[in-house]
Amino acid sequence: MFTCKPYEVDADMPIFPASEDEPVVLEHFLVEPGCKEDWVSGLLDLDAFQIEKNFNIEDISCTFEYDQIKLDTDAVQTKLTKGEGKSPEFPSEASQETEIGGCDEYRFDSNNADKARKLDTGSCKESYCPGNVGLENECQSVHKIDSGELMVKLSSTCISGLKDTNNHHSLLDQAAANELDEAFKNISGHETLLIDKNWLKKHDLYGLENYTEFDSSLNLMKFEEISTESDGKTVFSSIVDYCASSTHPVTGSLNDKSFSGEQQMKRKRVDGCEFLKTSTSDVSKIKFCFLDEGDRPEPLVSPKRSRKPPRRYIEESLEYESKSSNKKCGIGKRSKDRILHDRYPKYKWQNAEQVVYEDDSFNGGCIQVPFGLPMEKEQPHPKKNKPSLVQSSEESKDNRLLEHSKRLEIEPLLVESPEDFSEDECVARSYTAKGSSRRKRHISWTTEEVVKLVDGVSQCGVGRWTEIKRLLFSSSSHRTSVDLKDKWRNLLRASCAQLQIKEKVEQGRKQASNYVPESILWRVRELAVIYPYPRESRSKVSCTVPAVSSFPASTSNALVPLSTAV
DNA sequence: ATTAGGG
DNA sequence: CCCTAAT
Repeated sequence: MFTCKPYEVDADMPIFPASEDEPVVLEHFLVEPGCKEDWVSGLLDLDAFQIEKNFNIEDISCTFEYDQIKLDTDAVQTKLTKGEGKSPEFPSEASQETEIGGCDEYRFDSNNADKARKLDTGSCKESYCPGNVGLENECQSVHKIDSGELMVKLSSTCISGLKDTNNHHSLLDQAAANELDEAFKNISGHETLLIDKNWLKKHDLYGLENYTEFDSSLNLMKFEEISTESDGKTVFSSIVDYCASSTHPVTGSLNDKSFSGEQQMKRKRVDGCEFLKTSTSDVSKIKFCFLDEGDRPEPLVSPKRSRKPPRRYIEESLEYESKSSNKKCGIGKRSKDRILHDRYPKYKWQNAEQVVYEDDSFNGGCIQVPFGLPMEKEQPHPKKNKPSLVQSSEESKDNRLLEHSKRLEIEPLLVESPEDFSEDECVARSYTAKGSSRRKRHISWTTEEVVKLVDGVSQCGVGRWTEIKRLLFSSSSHRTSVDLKDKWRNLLRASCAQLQIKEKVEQGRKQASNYVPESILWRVRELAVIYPYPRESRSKVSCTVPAVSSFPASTSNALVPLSTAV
């Protein structure tokens, strides 16, 4: 009935008396640790990892990543086969899997970011790769199964979920779940069970043919088949069947080893079967197709285009890498650009109106790029040499989401460079690893700052933000020239809006901190006439012109009177 | 590096 | 504010 997974169990510790239906495990191979790298690099060098378009993904938008892709050792060519895997035959020579360094199979999984990154540079479609597909080095044993036999590998972690009787789509009925529960109790310490075919049938779990594995997610079952192609090459097949109700997307934290770590992985929902074959002949493709009755492998991937990974995400991942590899300094913009191109070569990062895939064979499929990266806890920088703002900005993370107490740990570092913090705005930027967001902490513009900005514009003109910055905001390090530009734009809008609402009751005069006095807005409008802001000036400021003339001219600075300007 | 502009 | 493109 139930059997421990062979390589995890002492050979002489059968949990249940062996029965005739017990699966026959012909052989397995243990893994040598070193083999993975060779295999990976070889694969990558060959630029061979291609996932072609016929995935059977019903809802790729949010729910699944491919749980596992099992490849044979060379993983050289995966061939799209259809249906034949249903009744695989295992000739005696089938046992001649060649393995590199003893590895028979690898699991592409979400766990290994480094490998995923390597894969990114290849022809693997980026939407599948960033942080979502990796190579897991836990090579599993190879189970050879007589065609008539059935193995089920069931992870103990899923039993509790499996017996969720509230869900009528539950994979297992109560009795089955209880039996499994019992079985796991009996083999405490072992992770998996082998379950024979009769048991499955008894519990209406047909459809699980050959080598079947219940994965961490209780709703996801994995079928494993090993067959041999006509040319004698050994082929590993993987079929993943999504057995759960569509109303129960598999989400939430996955607690098996494959998905450990901070990354919250989602899984691709596979409707029907996904079939992956690999052969040892030559590396070229990985294809998926239906195994079930569906005749044609339709385009399985939803046409949604993958989103370009936000640059910030990539940069942060880069920083994460560099920190992990004990590289201290931040990455310069240039190198970042280069890496961006290296990593996502199919994106035209510049000089393109919109993102274009260079490879149009790719039809879609998308992932949600996780916005936050698992960051290591960042120790406060040792204050060996007085930290400059640049360094801190470069290496620290935003702190906006951080509790105030923690923020205080970082900010003092920023106050120390005297020239930059002559004013009160010493809290310009503070980052934290935890937030992993680089967003600047919002600092409201004070009226004084606005006045300074308006003065600057009146002196230097619109668009000369660096000059204004240098002249008037040199002491406030947190106001960059871009900030000035943004603020000016906002002032323009405010002035326009103000004009339109002006007649209306000055209700609730929003005493918000960022309230800009009306006089200033008038000046803004005047300046907008003098220095029309590109594009916006026409649509928004032009309407203000009549009103400006009626407003008393500001006397606080050398403002060109509107009459002369017009 | 700056600036404009969209989000 | 952020991000990107354009210059």
